[in-house]
Amino acid sequence: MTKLVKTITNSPVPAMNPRISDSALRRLSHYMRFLEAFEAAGRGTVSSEELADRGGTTSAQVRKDLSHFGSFGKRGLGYPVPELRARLAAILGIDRRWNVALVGAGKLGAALHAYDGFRRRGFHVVAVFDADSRKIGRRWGSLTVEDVACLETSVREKEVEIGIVVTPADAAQEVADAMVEAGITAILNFAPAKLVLPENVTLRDVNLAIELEALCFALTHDGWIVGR
Amino acid sequence: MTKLVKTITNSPVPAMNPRISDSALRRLSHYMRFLEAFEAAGRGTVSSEELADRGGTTSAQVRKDLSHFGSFGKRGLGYPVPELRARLAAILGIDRRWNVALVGAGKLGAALHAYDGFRRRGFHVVAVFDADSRKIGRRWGSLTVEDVACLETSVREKEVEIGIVVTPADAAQEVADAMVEAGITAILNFAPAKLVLPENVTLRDVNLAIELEALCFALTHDGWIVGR
DNA sequence: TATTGTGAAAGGGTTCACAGCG
DNA sequence: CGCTGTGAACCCTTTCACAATA
Repeated sequence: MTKLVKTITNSPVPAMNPRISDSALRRLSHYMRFLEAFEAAGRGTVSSEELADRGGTTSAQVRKDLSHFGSFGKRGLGYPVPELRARLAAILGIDRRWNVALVGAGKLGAALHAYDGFRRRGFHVVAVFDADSRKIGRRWGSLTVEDVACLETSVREKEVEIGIVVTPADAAQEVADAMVEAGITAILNFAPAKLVLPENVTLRDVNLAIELEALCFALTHDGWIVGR
Repeated sequence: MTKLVKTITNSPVPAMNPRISDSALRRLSHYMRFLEAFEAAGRGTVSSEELADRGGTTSAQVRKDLSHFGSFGKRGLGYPVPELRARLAAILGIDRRWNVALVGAGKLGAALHAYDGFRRRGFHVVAVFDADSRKIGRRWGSLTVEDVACLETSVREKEVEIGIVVTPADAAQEVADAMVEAGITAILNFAPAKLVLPENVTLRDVNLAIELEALCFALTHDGWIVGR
């Protein structure tokens, strides 16, 4: 989950470079946000320096990151804000709607479902599943909590492309397997479990305990500082 | 938030090595979990190979990671499970209780508050704050939602060391400032905002939109595969 | 013999510095 | 002149390979 290696060449983005690091990808998301702010502020142009200042990187880093996908700036001038924002949106793949399914109708699932930031970025939760018969049938806004046993049918019907696992750790693997079976190839996993998935499925983990433990490490080792 | 650089040498852990990468730190958390499983299974000893298999790394990586903090194994035998688990817990700083404050009594805050995995690892949510007068005074289990204006007093009184920001983006910076004012030096931020904090404060961000965008990138660039 | 601990080599991400161009 | 785009240098992380040793 650290690098991306090019294998075929039919993607919508020209992609001169075959690789991009996970950290570069994260930075692109940040630039995206900064560009939205600049655009809202009516700025027509930004320099790599300005983009860098906002995100705690360097201008060289910004230029390198962008250069993986083409050259969008004008020398002596900087980058045209609306154009670059649009190009970045296309590169990240957020210039369209994505259907998302949540599995696990617990508190965390509810929080994600209610989170407005998702919808605003084109992520639509179109299905919620659970294994608990007391939760199945409940209304979640315009959705009804479905039986996880119906996952495959429903996911195919609703054209879900992204799955979010918000179950307890012990259910996570079988839920992920069902997602894969239903044709989902991108999974965001909040369960503290190491999922084993086919090569063609992209997985990202969000592990809250690990983040807290990293904070503890820093607190415990007071003589160590967290470097940039 | 990528490296740790040693500056003083009075930490409880000997720490022969002055640096450890963020990725190594994450792996240590994973080893911790595997060791707990091995211990529960009654295993007296594990090899770096076995630890690596579970976590998708290599045995050399495991040995290197551990070697930053000392040498815990026996050549030809492997690592003693209970001892290594205890040592790792001490290294990560999770061999004690940590008091945590949540700011933002919304759905995500509620989910984190209810999350059992935290308490099980020694993280105790001892205070919840919000700015919304309709939420202030509500009972959350044994806690009462407090006015964020009282944050400093309450945080000092309850000896909170870790703060979790679960507010909307526009409130995040001032909440973080208040936390720092109250003496908190470790912050976990869920708000999609770039926080600016003093050097001595450790910050970690969990940005759900960025994780989803990375999935989109992978889905959009179908010819690219996510490498290890 | 099996497996650790670790220098040395390899790999790859970041920074530097400057040529190229508006 | 100002700022981008980029090859080269640098630096850090991972991998390799083997000496050390229970």
